[in-house]
Amino acid sequence: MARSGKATATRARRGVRDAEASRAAILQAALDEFSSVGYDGARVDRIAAQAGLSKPLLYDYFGDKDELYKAALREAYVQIRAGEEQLALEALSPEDAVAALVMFTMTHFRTRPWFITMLNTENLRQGSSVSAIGDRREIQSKLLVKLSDVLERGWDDGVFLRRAKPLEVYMLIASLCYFPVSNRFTLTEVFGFDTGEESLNAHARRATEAVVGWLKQKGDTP
Amino acid sequence: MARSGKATATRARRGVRDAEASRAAILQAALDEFSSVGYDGARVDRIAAQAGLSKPLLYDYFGDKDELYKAALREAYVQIRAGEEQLALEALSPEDAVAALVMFTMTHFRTRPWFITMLNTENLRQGSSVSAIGDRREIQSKLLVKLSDVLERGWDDGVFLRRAKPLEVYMLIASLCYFPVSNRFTLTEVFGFDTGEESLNAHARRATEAVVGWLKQKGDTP
Amino acid sequence: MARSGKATATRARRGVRDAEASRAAILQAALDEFSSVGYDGARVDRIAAQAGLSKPLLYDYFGDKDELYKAALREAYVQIRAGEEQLALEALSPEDAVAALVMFTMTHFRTRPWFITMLNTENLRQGSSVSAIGDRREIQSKLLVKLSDVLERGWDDGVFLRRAKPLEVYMLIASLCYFPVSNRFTLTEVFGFDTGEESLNAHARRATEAVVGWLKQKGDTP
Amino acid sequence: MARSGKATATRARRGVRDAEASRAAILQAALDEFSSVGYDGARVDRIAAQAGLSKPLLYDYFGDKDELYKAALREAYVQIRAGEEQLALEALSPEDAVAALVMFTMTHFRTRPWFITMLNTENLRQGSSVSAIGDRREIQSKLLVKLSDVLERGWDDGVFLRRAKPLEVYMLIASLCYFPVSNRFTLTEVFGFDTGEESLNAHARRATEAVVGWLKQKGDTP
DNA sequence: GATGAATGAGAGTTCATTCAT
DNA sequence: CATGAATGAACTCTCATTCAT
Repeated sequence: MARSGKATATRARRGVRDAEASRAAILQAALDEFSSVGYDGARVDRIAAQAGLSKPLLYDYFGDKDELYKAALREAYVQIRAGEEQLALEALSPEDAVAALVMFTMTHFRTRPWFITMLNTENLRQGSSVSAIGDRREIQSKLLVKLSDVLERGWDDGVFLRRAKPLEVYMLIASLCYFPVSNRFTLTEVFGFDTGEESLNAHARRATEAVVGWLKQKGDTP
Repeated sequence: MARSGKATATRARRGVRDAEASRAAILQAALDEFSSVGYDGARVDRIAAQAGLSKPLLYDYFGDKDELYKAALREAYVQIRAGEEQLALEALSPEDAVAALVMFTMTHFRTRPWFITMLNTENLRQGSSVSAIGDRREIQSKLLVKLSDVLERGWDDGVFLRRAKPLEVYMLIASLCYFPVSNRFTLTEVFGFDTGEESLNAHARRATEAVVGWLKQKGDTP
Repeated sequence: MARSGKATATRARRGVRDAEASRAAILQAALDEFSSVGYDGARVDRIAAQAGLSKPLLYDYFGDKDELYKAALREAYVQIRAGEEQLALEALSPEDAVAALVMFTMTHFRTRPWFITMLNTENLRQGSSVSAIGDRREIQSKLLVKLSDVLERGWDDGVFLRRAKPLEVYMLIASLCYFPVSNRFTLTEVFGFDTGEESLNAHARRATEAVVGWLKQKGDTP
Repeated sequence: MARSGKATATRARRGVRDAEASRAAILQAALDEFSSVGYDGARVDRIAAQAGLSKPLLYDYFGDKDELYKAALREAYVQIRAGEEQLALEALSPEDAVAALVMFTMTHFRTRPWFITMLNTENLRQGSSVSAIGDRREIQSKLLVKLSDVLERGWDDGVFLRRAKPLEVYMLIASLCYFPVSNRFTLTEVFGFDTGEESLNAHARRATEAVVGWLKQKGDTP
């Protein structure tokens, strides 16, 4: 929804009859729609309208709702991974790098909640579409690579006493940042948990303390 | 289908409790359906068939799909909270109690994934139904109370040096247990993360280490 | 179209909520529609409207357009075969019996042109539906049996000198009666052939002469 | 697809006849399509693709689907009539000539079943398009003229004792050859009638016997 | 208390046709 | 001469909901 203005504006500027632009407009509109209301709640009509194009064109480009959804899911990963490239950790100390990573992840999730809703939607569908994305291993988080380097440096420096695998650490960080964003509505209602920026950042700080503390504990993964 | 036989049999011993049993059968079927395929993916026909009852009856009891969903959502909380009562922490040391709590939460989520899908569904709907549940504060986690006591004991014993609020700690624990269950399909496909019992328990152990470690750190929440 | 009045009237008399009658009304409307405009030209909306019922009910009873078409095709055979039972040949001499059979067939086709359009439609579809009718061998022409008896008597009486197989003779008769009815529009336009009742009956008389004459020729089928 | 290569190649040698060739390619593709699946089953997209040309061009040349169908129908007659010119009967005796005519007609229909499906399609449409073909009397069967001559010779020779009109005889022959080809799918399924070449030729021989026999009968058409 | 019969409104998808180059 | 891009209208089919008993 928030995104629609931009997409429409883009198309208006470019003018019609540009296949590439039309495809992109549909894809963005689809991502908006699927992430807003899930697969079954999504309406092809709305996607077409949002893109400022007709339904037949949409079907021409993407085949059917399912294929469009698959393309939108892939696009969600692509956009998220593109954002992750912005993060630079090399100049930071291992401890600061982990802290930056956690905070970045939280901000990333908080400002792009559509990514989380897409994941939830796809998991409700039992991953049936993600498994059909050909290059799904390439959409892995780029943070894993950066994290790997940070852990290495921390171990070499002697500041991290735990020999942890990057994926294990990433799972801790992602878990901690995912939950309060994914469940922001129910948490607010049931626990009165504040899901505003400040509150989420405070949670992220606690998460950082826990993760960094854990890395400093002596211990190995068997 | 499997359920319908039982439900019909139950109703067969006609008596005072007929209506009660029918209502319960519908509610359980609704919970199954909504948690399996989400709100928009759910089919009233399937729920009625699964309950072994007719659709008009369902509408008689619950009004419409939205109300039925609301009842199912409440039922999800009720059943989860009922399960949480089983956990006894009094006899354990504060450290062991936190460990037990984490493991319990993980197991709870892992063996009742429908609860997580219900939460995801409701958050996709922006919490519109949970906010309409009258007694929503009563469905708060009972673990919060138990946790509160554990933290108190840990502080008093001097084993926990951090004066943390129960909700903060609960958020850490829930976050750590929620993510790998909620995202089990995409994690498997994208990261090759194993979401079997052993792997989830290993993740829970790391979570425990991080949380307990964090509680032992000196620090206060401002 | 011609039939619709009756069907609607029937339903009106019987009143609604009679599953059997509703099914029959839909089936008759479907037969009318498919035979009027072919499979691809047929509209489910029109069938439902013609039957005085809603589309969902139609789908409830018959599944989809294809299944409905299959049922209508079967119904076409059933109705035609029912009409064929009216014909009594036992009291006639073999020669007169053949003449009666030809004239009956011509009249049958002429007054029920929907049967021919259904056959043409099904052959355009390469018989894909008739092959799926379970009891398709039972819908064979009842005339074949009657004809078999007539041929036997003619042979025994020494009036038919040819030992012809019933199916061979039936093929000749059906061929001769089918063509001018099936092609009545193009024949009129291209050859100026009159396809009125008198003209068709005259053609049938010529057909009778040819078939009877053939049966009287000495000859055997190898 | 198979055709497109050739068509494209043809059009490649750019010159005066380009338009002519394109038109012909479309027309042939249309004839293939309409005769395969009927008017309503036909797809303009498929016709254009089959012709190896774009849809706008098709619309440029033929106006709309209806006009294209009309042109294809006319083309069907033209092609069939062209084939009929191959038949030479002058050197044969009247009896042999009739036999040859029957066999030729059967073979013609058997090897060009698209003609029959076009006729069936047009009759389903109640001849609405054939009546709009301007020169529809010119597309009359050329066999009628040949037949007329044969009958004359047979009468003069005293071998045919019946004074039959050419159209009457033609109707008998066409009827007998049309039916088993037109209904080959349903006949196979319902009667187990073999519609292979041998079987059809045997039917044609019986037809010949019947027609020749009829012509030899004394009798006049009133 | 319970249900078989029925439907209005809307879903995804297709198709003949036109626009703009 | 030719076409890639685009669409209004219509199609088959579905779904939450109600009627009549």
